[in-house]
Amino acid sequence: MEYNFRAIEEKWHKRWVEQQTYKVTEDENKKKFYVLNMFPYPSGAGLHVGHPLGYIASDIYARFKRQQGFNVLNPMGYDSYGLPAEQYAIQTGQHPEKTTFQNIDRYREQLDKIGFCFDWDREVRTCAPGYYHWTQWAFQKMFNSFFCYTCGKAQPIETLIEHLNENGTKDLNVAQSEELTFTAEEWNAMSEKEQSDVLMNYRIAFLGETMVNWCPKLGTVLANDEVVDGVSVRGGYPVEQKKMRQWCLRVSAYAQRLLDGLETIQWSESIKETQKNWIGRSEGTEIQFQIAGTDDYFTIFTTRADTMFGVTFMVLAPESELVQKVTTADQKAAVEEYLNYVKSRTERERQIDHTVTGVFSGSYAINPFTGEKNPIWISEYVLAGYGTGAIMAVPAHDSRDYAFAKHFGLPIVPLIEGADISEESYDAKEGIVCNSPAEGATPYVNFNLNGLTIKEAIAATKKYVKEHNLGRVKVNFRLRDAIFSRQRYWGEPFPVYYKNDIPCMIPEECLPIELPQVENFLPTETGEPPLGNAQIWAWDEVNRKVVDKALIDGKTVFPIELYTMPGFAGSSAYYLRYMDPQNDEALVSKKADEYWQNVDLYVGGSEHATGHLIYSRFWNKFLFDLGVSCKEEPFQKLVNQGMIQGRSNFVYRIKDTNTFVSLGLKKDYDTTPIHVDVNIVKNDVLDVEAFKAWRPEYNNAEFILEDGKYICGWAIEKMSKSMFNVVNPDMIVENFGADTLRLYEMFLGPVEQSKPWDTNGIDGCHRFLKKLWGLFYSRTDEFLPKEGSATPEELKSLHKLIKKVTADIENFSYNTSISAFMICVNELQGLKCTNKDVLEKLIILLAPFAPHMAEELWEALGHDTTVCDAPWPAYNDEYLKESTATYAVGFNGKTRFTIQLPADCSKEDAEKAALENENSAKYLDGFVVKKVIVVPGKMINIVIGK
RNA sequence: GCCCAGAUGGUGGAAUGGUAGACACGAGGGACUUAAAAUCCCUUGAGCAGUAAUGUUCGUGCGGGUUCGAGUCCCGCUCCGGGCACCA
Repeated sequence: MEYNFRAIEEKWHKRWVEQQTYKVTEDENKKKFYVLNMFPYPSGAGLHVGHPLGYIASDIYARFKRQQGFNVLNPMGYDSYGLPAEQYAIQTGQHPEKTTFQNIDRYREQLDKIGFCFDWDREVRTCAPGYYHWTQWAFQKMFNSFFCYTCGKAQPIETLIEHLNENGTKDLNVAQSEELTFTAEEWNAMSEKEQSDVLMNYRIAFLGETMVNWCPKLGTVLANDEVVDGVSVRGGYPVEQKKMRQWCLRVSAYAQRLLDGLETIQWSESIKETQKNWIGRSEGTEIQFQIAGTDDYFTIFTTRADTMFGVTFMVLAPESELVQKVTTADQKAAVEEYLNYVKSRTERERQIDHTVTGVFSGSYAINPFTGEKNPIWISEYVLAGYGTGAIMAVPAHDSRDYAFAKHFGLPIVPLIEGADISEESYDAKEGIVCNSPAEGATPYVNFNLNGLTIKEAIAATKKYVKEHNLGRVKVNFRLRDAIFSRQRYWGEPFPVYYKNDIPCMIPEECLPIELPQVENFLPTETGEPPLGNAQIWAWDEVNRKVVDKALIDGKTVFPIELYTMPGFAGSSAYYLRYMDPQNDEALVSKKADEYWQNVDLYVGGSEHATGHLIYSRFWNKFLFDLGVSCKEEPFQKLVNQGMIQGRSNFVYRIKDTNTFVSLGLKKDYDTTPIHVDVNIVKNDVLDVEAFKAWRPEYNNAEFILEDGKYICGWAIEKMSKSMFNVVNPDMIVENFGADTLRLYEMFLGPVEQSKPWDTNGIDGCHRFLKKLWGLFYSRTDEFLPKEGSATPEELKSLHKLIKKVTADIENFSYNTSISAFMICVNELQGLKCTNKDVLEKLIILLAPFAPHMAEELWEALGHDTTVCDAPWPAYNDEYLKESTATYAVGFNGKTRFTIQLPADCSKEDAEKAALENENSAKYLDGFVVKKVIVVPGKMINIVIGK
């Protein structure tokens, strides 16, 4: 009987739905295992073969765990709010709601063909009100919380208010936008509006007036991870810096916990490293400098406190508030001119062009260690947004300060023994400190660092600074707060209304507030949010509902926030929602959360390292502080599947003709390579007729062939429509079946590695399945498996496979387990194995990889249960024991011949057998044996010498 | 500039410090067939010697080192990919 994959796969898809094979419920008697894929944006292009890679890998793991007896949660859903979905709608001129639902249907159809064990009853969509209810809810919780550094976690805002009522900002150790100082009396005297503004300084979700990434083309602000090299990740449009009032999340408050948490999770080194870089912890010292001739001080941040004696000038960021203060009358014109120059430069220019520029302010700062007066300069190389926006410049040991000093002819004082600073600065943190001033040389202190290592000198200086009240030890982070509002339509509305300009939360029990329908949802270049077009968009406080904005009276009816939330809002806690997706009382019930805990295995792309994977860790830590999530880290183990690249094919047109020359002959002609659709090329041989039919202009194309074939060139490129190298999984399923697709995607190479898709190799996997089928059905439809006892060879082959596959799945080495399957099936075929027990075990092992075929054959073996619940077999080492072992016999490390010895041969016997073997004689002739090394079962190396 | 990961046949890729190239594709040869498809068998890292069996040398980006023995460990480079980046 032929392997009819179409009939088999159709049959089992239906059966799985009917029998709810993949439905999962909390079961206290079973250990849980939570497998999760990053849910997709349903974009318009549909899935290509790269998308299912991670889903297949995790599906295999999920099925494997289920067969091992775990209660496995493996859900799927759609990240359907946000920029990508909306951009697609705009491009196709349709309403995003319509395109989103269409795209979801298309995705579902494609996913269903591949045979995943998703529990679709748990599907979530971020754009569904029942879902974003909890996104809005979490936002309100963040609004009503602040972060307390003393207890290291989020606290209700009431606790802070109490503190302010009693103590003002005294002894306040909390995360804040800027350091405010006021007394309890001052606080209590503030108006409601003033208090609201002050509290914004502390809330975890807050309105902040900050520099944001504004993208006019997309008509919205963007978070830092959504901007790369000054352009938007989505669409590649220019981004400018603009001061705007936006909702922000105080992610920076969690910087240390986000960093510490990395040590507790099993993620790849490279992702952890990326997150560490992004968080950018830097431990240093803040030191106060007095502005000469005044009583004013300003603070700088340095990681090199040891270089206090090498400071020769100070630099302020042009945006620093100090600039006005330190600019003297005679420098005013020059400073103004410089500030105008800085303003004229775009963010992108500043990033690329590092020419030294700057201006002297006219003022001096007093070095608190030496009493020296150092000129204060203004330069754009100092960033306003990091540290204090002011630095002490040590040109000898910082390359930027060095370049600046050289350019403006400022002095350079070296502080490290033997450091050559004639050509460049010595930036390394290695060496012995010298050149501390002699005792009594400064009017201030006797403080000498000479002879210390840099590390010791930093510690000594910190200690000194602390003891003498010159500043404080400070940890800075590069991680910025996340801009949380977007001037777009397709996103979660904020559950916020404005009462006399004070933002108020819509009562929790009135959530969700649903996205209103609007005619015109297009973004605007000026930033007016599309929700401004919604007529029914005002909050009636009395009747507690959304009403027509014509009713706004400023007393009981108020305008609702027009911004929407960004894409990452919905994707930050979706893993919790899968645990309890229909709950309308809570994001997740205590019971469900305590059962499923957190995600054991998370599979997805590494491109989310500084976006989703930071935000969701932050979000979950917040929910953990609230007691909603019982685990601090959401994703225990993370596997990043590699990107599937495209393999493009080319034809070579001879210039100015319609004649195409085959790859091997093209060197004789002047040709232009042209991308050709990979679907009309097989094994790099062009289907000439299909090519002619492909495009009208190739209708009468002519070809110069080699060996009667047209051979195409190829290249590895990104998989994209414009390169004509997109391979669609539906097509593979249609031609080879889902099981073949699943096997081949895994066989391509290690899951975590990026690799090109090349349909050419797929025959091998398809052949393997046909061969395996052939172990069950003869060509004459006879069902082959028979009762009886298995031969030792059959058992050995099988148990070798069990051992290999069990280990490989745990390591995600699916490619080598499939190789092992191929070897085993070849061996069993060679042994003409018909033993039912052996074949049945083989099917159980196959089930995670090729579930359709496994179910079909499992049923044929007489089972009326699903193979998904067939217990994973254990291997028996007894069967794997060899009676003889092949020893490679080498002399001085080079293998010369092999001998067969009993498997349990002792080292001594092996050594004797090797030395006495007739082949050894010619190598031993004239030499003496110095040493013999025996690796049991493998190798005997005889070291000889004169 | 700093940090991370990687480099193995024509291709994708295997190798707890122990016979490098498993497995698969492609290619070449053969069987079956009127033919094709499908299926099956053999060869396939490079070089040299030999009619042949076979023997032998060289081979895991480059240069050193440790070791009886290195793709694997150590030191120094080159190249490719990724992250951070006037972050003081």
